Amino acid sequence: MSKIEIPKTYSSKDAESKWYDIWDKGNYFAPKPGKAKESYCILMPPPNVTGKLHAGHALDVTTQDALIRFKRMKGFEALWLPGMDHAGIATQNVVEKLVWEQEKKTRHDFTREEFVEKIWKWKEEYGGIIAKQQRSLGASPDWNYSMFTMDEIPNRAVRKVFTDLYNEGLIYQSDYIINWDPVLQSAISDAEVEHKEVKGAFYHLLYKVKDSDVTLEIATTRPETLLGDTAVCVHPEDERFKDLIGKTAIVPICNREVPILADDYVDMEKGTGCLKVTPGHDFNDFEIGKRHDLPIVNILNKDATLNEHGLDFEGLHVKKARKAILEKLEELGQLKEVKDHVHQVGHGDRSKAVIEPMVSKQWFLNVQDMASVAVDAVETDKTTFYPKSWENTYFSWLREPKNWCISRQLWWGHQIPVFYCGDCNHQWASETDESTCPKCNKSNVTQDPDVLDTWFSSGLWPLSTLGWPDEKAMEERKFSTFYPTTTLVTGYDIIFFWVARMMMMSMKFTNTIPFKKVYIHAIVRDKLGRKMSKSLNNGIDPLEMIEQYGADAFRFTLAAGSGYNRAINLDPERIGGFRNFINKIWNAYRFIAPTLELADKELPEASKLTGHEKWILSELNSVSKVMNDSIEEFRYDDSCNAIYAFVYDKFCSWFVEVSKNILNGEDAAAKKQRATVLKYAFRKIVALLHPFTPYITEELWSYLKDENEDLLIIQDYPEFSDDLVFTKEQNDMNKFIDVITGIRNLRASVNIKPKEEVKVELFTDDAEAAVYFGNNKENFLSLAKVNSLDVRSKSEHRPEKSIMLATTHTEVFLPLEGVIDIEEQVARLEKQKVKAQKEFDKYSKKLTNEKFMSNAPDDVVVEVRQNAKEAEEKLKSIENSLANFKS
RNA sequence: GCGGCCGUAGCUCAGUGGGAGAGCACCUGCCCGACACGCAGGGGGUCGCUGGUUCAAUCCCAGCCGGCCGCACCA
Repeated sequence: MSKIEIPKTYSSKDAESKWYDIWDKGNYFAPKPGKAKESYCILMPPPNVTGKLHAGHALDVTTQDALIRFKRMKGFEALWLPGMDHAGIATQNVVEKLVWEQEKKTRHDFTREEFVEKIWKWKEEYGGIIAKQQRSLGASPDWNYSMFTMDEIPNRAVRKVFTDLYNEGLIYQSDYIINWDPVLQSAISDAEVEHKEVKGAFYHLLYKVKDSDVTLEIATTRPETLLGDTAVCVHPEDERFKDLIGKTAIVPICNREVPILADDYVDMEKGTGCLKVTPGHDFNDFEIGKRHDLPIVNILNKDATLNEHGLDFEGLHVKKARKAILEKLEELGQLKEVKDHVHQVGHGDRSKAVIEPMVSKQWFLNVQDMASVAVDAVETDKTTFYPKSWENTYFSWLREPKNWCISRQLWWGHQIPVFYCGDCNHQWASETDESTCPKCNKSNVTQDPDVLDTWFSSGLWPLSTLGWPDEKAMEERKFSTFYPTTTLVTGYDIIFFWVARMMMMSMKFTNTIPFKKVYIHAIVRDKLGRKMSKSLNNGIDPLEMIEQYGADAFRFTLAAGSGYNRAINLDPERIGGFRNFINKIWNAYRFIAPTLELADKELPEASKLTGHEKWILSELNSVSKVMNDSIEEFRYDDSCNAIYAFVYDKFCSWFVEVSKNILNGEDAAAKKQRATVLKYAFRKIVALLHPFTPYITEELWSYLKDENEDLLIIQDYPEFSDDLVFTKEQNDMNKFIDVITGIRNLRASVNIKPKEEVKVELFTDDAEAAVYFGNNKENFLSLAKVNSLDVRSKSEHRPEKSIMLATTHTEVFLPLEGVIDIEEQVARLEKQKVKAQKEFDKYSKKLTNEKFMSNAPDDVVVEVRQNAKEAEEKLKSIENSLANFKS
């Protein structure tokens, strides 16, 4: 294509579909050993197989992809390992709903095998849409490594781990009080319970005491549970009830006779100081029950309706039963009063149902020792969190761990590999399916029907994705190269669920940390800082954003908002802003495109470079350093700001502008050299940006590269070089920019038309700057429309009838032909003077402060002296000019 | 209740023991042969409040006020 004819605005769509295919089919995402001679591995947090790409995923993809592209370019053997989670509850729900809609059947209308088969079918057909959506963002994981948590290898890992832990006695079965989700009809773990504020009431009930006229007043928020009461409890030192300890209370309605106990747990200040004890449906009561050996009465069915212990209320849902029981108590005169009360009630994080604590036989994993090992790994910095403060969250969970309830009453997931013999009652765990009892040799063998918590297999992810425990698979997937993995990138909401568990499991089974660094990125919120939710309808659809602004702009927006912060408030307008930036790059290319043919492959030696060329190369060198350092520390906000500022302020606004005269000029050698530097710098810019904006950079690279060069995705990432530091040229340029900006400022202040040319006189005692200005007359004309420039020493006379602006090194005078509004100019200068005076006072005050002079470090004193001198220069310039005006 | 975080320009947020910053928004003037998804210029902040440490505090410490998050529990 002819490069001159490229359109004014960049079309993201064409580039996106083109380059993704080329990368993917060309196997560019596969890890290859490179010059860094090191591996680098990021485990992608496996999205749910039911998932659809949302803004949070987009951030996940952006932060990880930027990192892996960076490391790939740095020459690491870089693997980003993708996968998918079977998401037990979520997936089973989706299919159950679908089957109900289509066939009006529930899962119980099928055998377990039939229903699980349906889920697999759904998974093959509709599951994993998200993996396709990740591609539209430019994600570059090695898809050949993709793993599903219910694939063969993870299955084996789960079974091996379970069996080993079972045999070690760390996995045990117990009747214990658990969180029962009546909608899922399954136990869930503590981590899956969300406490929400609910308006309820304190109900004050009256319990009779046997063989006595005394009644006990007991406050409760859950009156219906009285049907499961097996004791009443008071504090041992509570004078009010001391006499009653050891007597018998009568539970209303069911008239159960229960002991009145003393236990330290009771708080005399709370409620009435008297507690009803329901070990079957309350966590604390369960503990009291254990201490006092109380019987447990379970009053609920799996769906949270009352069972036979509900007596007349059997079959009623707890909510209705509460009302009915209160009516009955009222009738019996045993409801004394009702007080409004706001309290926290547990809800299932998936089903949103009210959780009913219930005693049930479940499988638990004893995590006490594993947790302390996991704490140690982070305390000793074997694994480090970025930002470090998240380690507190990690510790807070692991320092007081509760044993993990790992069984779920579902069908979709890893079935618990425990087998029972119906004949001899033997129970054992096995890595393989069993049909014969090893003890009695009979084949009346059944497997435990429950499945494991989804996080059990997720916890093994660092191991199983690299082939563990299958030796052949470990070799194929290069376990020894990539384990331990390098960096885990995820959100703070799953530090407990996932990060901690991977750490525990990996340490347990390999005695090695699973990852060296954990980068915790922010949570994406809407522009007002609210969570994105269906009810607020404030969700931002990544696919829409990509459609509207392009994947690069969307990625750059997310990256620019990612550092050590905990939230990104995403405003589509911001994406629009960065879309403009992408377009700016496109147009910078359009500017240099016609000069590419002139450019040499190599930069000329430094002695031949012009001041402006040295300046831009020096600035480019600095920004390369910032990019390398900031990406390494996950400060993508710094990276994006640095490259944005460089491209806009340095490259486009100044270097391109000062290059126009040369490129349009007659000096062929200068032209060629400038074309070479432009091309060199632009190739670096494109490479520096590639981790964040892969599409446009790959597109532009295709125009910039030599025929024998490969795609940008595997080019070297620009590094800092000592040979490209040009301090003098940077100083010169900064002074030049000061003066040009000063002239533009003066022009604007007296409304000189943009095209009108002016005469300017500069007064400076800075000899270097004077020479530099003198050599740049052409640029003064093109950048500030100065057709006549005189550079003089400050000892010379200033022009009459002119306006003036002072920098720290140079006085800029703009003589005016017409009438000047003297008062206006005096006012303008007075204002400047106040500022300059303030500045000068600040420094001189320090220099006359003895304590400062004796205590401050030398370099600070030197700096303050320099600042004072400059401020004084500037102040003097302004004062002189003012004196002129006034005279 | 325990633990943590935050309070800097209209908005969203960086930042450092020694010169208050960016983006967006706003105001003014410009379609200047890369770009109006643009160019040039500009205004705007008691760095939450009060003390302390220090030669020096937006930054460190304490207290307070305001906002957020996590955990535990509330009979």
